[in-house]
Amino acid sequence: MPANHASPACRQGWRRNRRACTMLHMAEGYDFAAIESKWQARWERDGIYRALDDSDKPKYYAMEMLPYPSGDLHVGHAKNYTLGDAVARMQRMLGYHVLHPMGWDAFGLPAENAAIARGVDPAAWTAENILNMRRQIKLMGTSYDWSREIATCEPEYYRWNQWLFLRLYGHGLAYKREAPVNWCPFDQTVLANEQVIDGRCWRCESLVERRLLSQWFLRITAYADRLLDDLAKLTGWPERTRTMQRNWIGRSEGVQFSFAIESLDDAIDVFTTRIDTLFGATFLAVAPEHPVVQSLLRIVPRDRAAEIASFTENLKSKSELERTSLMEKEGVFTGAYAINPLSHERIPIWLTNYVLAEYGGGAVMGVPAHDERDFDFARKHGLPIVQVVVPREGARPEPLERAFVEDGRLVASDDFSEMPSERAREAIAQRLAATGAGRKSVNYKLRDWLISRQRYWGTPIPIVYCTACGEVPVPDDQLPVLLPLRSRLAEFLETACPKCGGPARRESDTMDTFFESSWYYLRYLDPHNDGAPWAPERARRWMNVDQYIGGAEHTVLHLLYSRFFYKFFHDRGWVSGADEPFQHLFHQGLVLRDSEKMSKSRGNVVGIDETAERSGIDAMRLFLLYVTPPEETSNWTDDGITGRVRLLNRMWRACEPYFEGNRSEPQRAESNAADKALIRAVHVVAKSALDETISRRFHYNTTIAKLDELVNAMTAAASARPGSPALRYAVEKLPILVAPFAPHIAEEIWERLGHATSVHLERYVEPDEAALTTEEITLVVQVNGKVRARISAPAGVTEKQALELALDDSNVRVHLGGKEIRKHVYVQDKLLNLVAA
RNA sequence: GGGGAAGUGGCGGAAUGGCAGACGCAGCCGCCUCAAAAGCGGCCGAGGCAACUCAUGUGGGUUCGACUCCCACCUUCCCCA
Repeated sequence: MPANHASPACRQGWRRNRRACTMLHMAEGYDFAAIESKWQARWERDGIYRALDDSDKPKYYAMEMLPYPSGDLHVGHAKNYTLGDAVARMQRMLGYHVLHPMGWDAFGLPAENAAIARGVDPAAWTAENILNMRRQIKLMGTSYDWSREIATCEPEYYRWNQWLFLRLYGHGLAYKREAPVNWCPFDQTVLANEQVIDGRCWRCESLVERRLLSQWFLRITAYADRLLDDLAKLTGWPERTRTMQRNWIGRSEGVQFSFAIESLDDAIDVFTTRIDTLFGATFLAVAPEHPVVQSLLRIVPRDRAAEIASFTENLKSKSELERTSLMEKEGVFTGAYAINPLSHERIPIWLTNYVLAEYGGGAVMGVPAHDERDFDFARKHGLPIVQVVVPREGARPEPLERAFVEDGRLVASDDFSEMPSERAREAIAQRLAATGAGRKSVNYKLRDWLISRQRYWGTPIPIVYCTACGEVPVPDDQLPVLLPLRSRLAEFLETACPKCGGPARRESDTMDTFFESSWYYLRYLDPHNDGAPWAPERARRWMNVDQYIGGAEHTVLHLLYSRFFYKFFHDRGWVSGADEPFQHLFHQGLVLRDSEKMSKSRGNVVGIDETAERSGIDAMRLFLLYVTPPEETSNWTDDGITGRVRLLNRMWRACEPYFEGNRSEPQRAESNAADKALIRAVHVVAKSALDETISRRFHYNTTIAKLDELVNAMTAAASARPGSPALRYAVEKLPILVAPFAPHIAEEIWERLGHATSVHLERYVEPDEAALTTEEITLVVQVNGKVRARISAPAGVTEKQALELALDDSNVRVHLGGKEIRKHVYVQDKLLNLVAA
């Protein structure tokens, strides 16, 4: 009997939630609410997902990006965690000892802003959110090892942030300098370059301003080449992610050389990838922030000086985006001239808005004929355009409509004329090197990572400023530098110098939260270690992360920073093996509703709690895996999940007659074609699940479609051939097959079939090739590429037999119409194409 | 402007050179029921009485055979400038 009104579980459910109970009776299946909470409690009690550090089995480290504790989970999070959980459970059932941890990216601006808005402490607000979200993640039936949980805002964690910062500092990889930086006026803090998207703050989308501030940087550029080169090793990463990182690092090879300044004992360094166009330089474009401007001001006429000052002042707060893309190319002539090191021509020095102080040394040679931006600028300001490269086969230089930016053949370039661009680049570089004016050089778009944040809710940077000793790192034995209550900030900042004991001031900036997320995957390995961030032998045991799953929005932020950190750790010998943290990376797609991103302001958020109540967690998990391939954007629909609820109910009903105490069914031993097909359906599911896991394609949507077919076949068998051994077999295997995807119902069925241990500790069903093969195949017969017959034939039918069968078919004969068969193509056990004319 | 991904029934999708539309949602019909729900069974791209024909964004190409590979274009999304 299916569950009915009288069942105690349901009476309880009715009291608890009228709506859930209504759904339950509509389904007339099983009491998902009771089963789901029962097993979640049982798994926690038994600790079956605990990862042991000394298991003999091969390890598998499965990890999803840790969430920011914003307060509530929605089904978008659920898609990420369901996929990761399915993978972790699959690997566990394939014989690996799985580490599957979870934690909280708990520092950061939203907590601080929310706390200010509510008048509470960020720590309290965050703790409350974590409490709720941990409950929700557990509610999703996930198989995390909670004994390894971390929260980055706890002193036990951020202490090691500080420790790692000091190691970076000790190796010259953390330093403070004054620089023009991205300032978000809304969040009142600076941002790293990677956190500025289209000139806007990545969090609040305010237009970013530029300010000159003294800030802490991490020297990620020291690792630029390795970060670039090792992308080639990351064959388990999506190609687009690797390409994006490659572009972000932006390595370019060229020449660094200098222009002497006329009547001044100074020079201006420039970098160019197109040294072959040197003879076409008609001006020198300098960023107004360039230090040389101060020298120039000494020799330029007074009226120019005023113009220069106002131009510079005007640009001061303009963002990079405005300067390079939005604004017209503006400039002001300084009145000074530079000397081309090879042609010895005088060219005017201009200050421009489109040259950035932070890139390529803050000055570029202006070659209007061969650079689009220089071309625009020269046109606007009436500067000469001199063509020095012509298309290889083309004839003479002509007035240009636009810049000719391709390689070609040099003209008007002294003794370099007639050389092709590639050769000219070599030759000119050599000449410059010989004269001491320049050398070959490599330039990167990647800049050092700015980690200072002028915000409260973050890891204090462990540096003290002493009036006598200057910048002093806090010694290890004084860590952690505890984040004070906000009301105690003033006293916190006043301290004694660790070196001389004199009066000193603490650094007031906190760290970018990407600092802590760059190494958290190592803390999971050893979360309670209070002598080191992690023990190297733990890293040896568990690293690298075998499968990392998370959103694509972190392609150049978190994922690049983590690679940098990991290489640093590797160089210290703190981790062993490959010097990349994440061997395989998968980006899951978004979950939309009504084709829009879910957000509180739109009021279209589908929450975990309401979904669990309405349809059950197993149904939600199945739906999220089934609705789209995981990398695609999926659309949440309330209708769609009903199909999964039905599937679960059908599963339950198909197994119910076999539950202990229900076994009165006559066992009718009989093997027919339908039974064979049923056994085959079991192995089709197993093969699909296995293939999708091993290939890391994770298209479990197709696996679940095959599960539908299996359950349909079981339902049919239950009415047509109750008690058949094939059905009995399918019932035994079904809970194992669905365990990674719908873990609760799998466990409940498993238990009711009489098993005392968890289904999640079983081995997955091994696909049986013999069961998968069919004795009879359908041979598709085509005439000139069009299907004219489908003929049943024994598997393994020979080409000759197939041809005979086809020619025997009346419809095939009609379409041949007596024409001569010129050739035929046979695909074993599948298809025969007859080509006739 | 450059680069990348995608485009298949009313909808989500399946098929990676070999039967287009698996599986599901929605819809329609039937059984069960006093009735409804649930469940079970069936139908479900278009045209045609049918044999068949057309059909995977558009137009070409390669191939015995193309949703799949190549070229051009259109549209959408993403990244970079």
